[in-house]
Amino acid sequence: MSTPQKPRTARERARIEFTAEIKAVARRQLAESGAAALSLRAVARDLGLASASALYRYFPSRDALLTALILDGYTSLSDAAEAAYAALDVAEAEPADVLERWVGVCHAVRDWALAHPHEYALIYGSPVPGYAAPQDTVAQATRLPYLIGALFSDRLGKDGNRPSDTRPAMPDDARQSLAPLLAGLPPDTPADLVMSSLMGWTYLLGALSFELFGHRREIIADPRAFFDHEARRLGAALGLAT
Amino acid sequence: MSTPQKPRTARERARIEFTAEIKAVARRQLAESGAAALSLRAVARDLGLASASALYRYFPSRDALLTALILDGYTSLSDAAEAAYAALDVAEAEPADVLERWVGVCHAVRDWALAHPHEYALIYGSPVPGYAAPQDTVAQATRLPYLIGALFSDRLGKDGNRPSDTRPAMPDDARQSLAPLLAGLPPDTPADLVMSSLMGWTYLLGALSFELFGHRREIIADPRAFFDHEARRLGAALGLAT
DNA sequence: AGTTGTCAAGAACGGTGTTCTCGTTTGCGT
DNA sequence: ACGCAAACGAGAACACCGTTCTTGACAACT
Repeated sequence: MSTPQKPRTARERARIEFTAEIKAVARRQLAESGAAALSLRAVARDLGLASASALYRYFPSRDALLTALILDGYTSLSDAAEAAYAALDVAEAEPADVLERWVGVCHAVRDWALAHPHEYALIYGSPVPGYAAPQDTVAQATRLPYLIGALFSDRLGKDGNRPSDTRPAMPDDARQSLAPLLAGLPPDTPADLVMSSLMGWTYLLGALSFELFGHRREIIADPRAFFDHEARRLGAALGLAT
Repeated sequence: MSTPQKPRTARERARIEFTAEIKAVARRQLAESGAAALSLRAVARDLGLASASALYRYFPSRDALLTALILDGYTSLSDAAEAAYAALDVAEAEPADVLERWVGVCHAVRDWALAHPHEYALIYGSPVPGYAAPQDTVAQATRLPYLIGALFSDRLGKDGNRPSDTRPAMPDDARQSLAPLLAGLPPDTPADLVMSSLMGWTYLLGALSFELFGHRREIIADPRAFFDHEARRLGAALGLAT
């Protein structure tokens, strides 16, 4: 779908190769100085080009280059999360393992974010322009929340729709607010499960934004230990408890 | 402390007045076009100045102006949250009201964020430079988490340190990671309470960042209804339940 | 082999933050 | 009341930036 056919001509081949090279250099500059400092002229300089205008043959604008980096970032992050999910296969084990699996996925996402802080900021930080999210990015951006949804339904599958313990009942307007999402899911998906997944997703990235953007400095001494505990406690509070 | 003495000379008075005027114009431009588009030259133009260099008499750099806006943003947000907290005084009512108070504060923070989206992005979005958080901002930035901590200890005061229901025990490393924070609190403050407060704070701003930065578009139809329910359910999960 | 399209280069335009210099204005101390 | 020093706004200048357009060279397909 992304490649209509194999690159037959040498020109096409060189083109997609050079496009990847541009992105690689841009990603390196992004990692060093952040998105605000990424300049097409500097990218062209690092590539050995004498002129920045040459880059416009490959990306129609600077924002388009950033969008490509965002897309790659989503892909890279989702790959890491899915790899952790797969590595922690729970098979037929007891439900406590689902909580461990959740914590493991959380740590995988956190590790990726710590390894690529500027890329994380590009994805989950403030949108730079008037926010232009092309349809291409949606598919990659939704992989993580869908993975979390699958994880939560793992737990649910073990002992059925466990009754809501102390959680308040879901009012109609809240249930209807999920309509666009429920329309794309199996018709018997309980709204409570979707709610739990979305809340886990929300908390996970809220915690990472806080840590990466410095809102926990001077407050928390050992960020990893704190994160491990908050992930575990949140998972338990959302119904993944033993 | 911030004002050493009353502005005796007319020059001083004009100076602080003009400084406020600069911030007002900058805040207006920020609200219209976002932080990236805020330019000193445009601010000078709107102020009737013929030269942007005149602004350097009042702010040493563009980042310093942005920092001043960040500080004001923290103050404005904290004021709104504290006003909502005070308006929902629970007096000696039953614990269910504490949950309502929590939901009310959450809505106040959300309303502020929706009314000042670019200011919110400036505060809780990706830090622009290499992140320079002067000590002045810390005092304002911590007002909201402290308020949430007070709210959670309201609940705790009613029926004492309620036993941890299904929440996992707090391991030593997690408890020690809170040391910098516990050092500034009453010595009998339970670590579980601090943990709950921090998690509520984290979730609240995680949810707002998602909503404001567009990560919930095409997923949630009625953001306010969803937010109300998630706030209520999170409060219950964190121990504010009836 | 000739034509067509792709390519890098370079100049140019309007914009930015920042620095420096230059008269002017203002307030304070004498 | 006067003079000096500090603060002020204006303006030019520097080094960048994204983007557009034109020009000339090279490669590929017919």
